[in-house]
Amino acid sequence: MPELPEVETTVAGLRAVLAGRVLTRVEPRRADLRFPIPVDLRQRLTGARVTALSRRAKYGLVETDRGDMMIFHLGMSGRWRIAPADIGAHDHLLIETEGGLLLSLNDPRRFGSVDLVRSDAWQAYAPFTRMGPEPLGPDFSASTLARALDGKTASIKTALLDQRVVAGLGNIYVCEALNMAGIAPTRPAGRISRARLVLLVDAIREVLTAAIAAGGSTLRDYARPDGELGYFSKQWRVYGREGENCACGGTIQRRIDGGRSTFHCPRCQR
DNA sequence: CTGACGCCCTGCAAGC
DNA sequence: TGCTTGCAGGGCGTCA
Repeated sequence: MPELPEVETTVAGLRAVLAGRVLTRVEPRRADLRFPIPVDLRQRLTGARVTALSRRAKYGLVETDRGDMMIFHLGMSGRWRIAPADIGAHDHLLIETEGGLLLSLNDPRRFGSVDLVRSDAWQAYAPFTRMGPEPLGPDFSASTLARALDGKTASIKTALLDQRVVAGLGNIYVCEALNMAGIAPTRPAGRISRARLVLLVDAIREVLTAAIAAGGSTLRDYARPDGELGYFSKQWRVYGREGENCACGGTIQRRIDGGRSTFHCPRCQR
């Protein structure tokens, strides 16, 4: 499922085909995603030129020369298909560029979303207003993390999934980072030593960077926009590896926290 | 404010 | 073979 590295990879793929191009056709085919695609999306984007693409947390941002910004979220199963061979029931938004290249936002589960804001006010977009720092940015450090976790009694696993603490992590990379840092997922978030937070920040940065370099993970229905699969899933240390050996020699276990699977090694994560 | 939980949706895999 | 069941989980709403 798309977490930060997958969105980063997706945006890079889209940038290659959209940056500087005029959108000649914008066609929502099914508007009822997580929330409705804005009714004026077609009118506002058709004929506009894409000026920049970027990412905030798990959201992709597409700016145009009309001062509009399309903001998309891939939810659980969303992906952009480039030059799809066929259009099916799950292709919810079609975009064609000058030159005739067709793109499709495909999302079987429809947990994703597409929205439109003014570029100069994108930071006021509701999902962004209380969001924590980018984990790969300069505002994420052991100090800022300590402040965000101060007094929290919830587990560190739960806390790291809270986008207000740090933005863009999902279940996979939280499990991976906690294993890399040697921290038990059940440990109360507010009771982690500064030394271990330093390790955790490093682990988060390292796992995200490695995943981006590998082109993101592949889990069932995720694929890069160009159709190539991401290979980071082969590098998972604990995620999806219940019963297998951890690098430390321990046995990886799976538990449920807040209804979500947590993979960890009780031997080296304490 | 916090934490716990349910819900949205569909495809896939396991089990009977 | 064909059915049912459970699972995947991001983000948001509700509730105590």
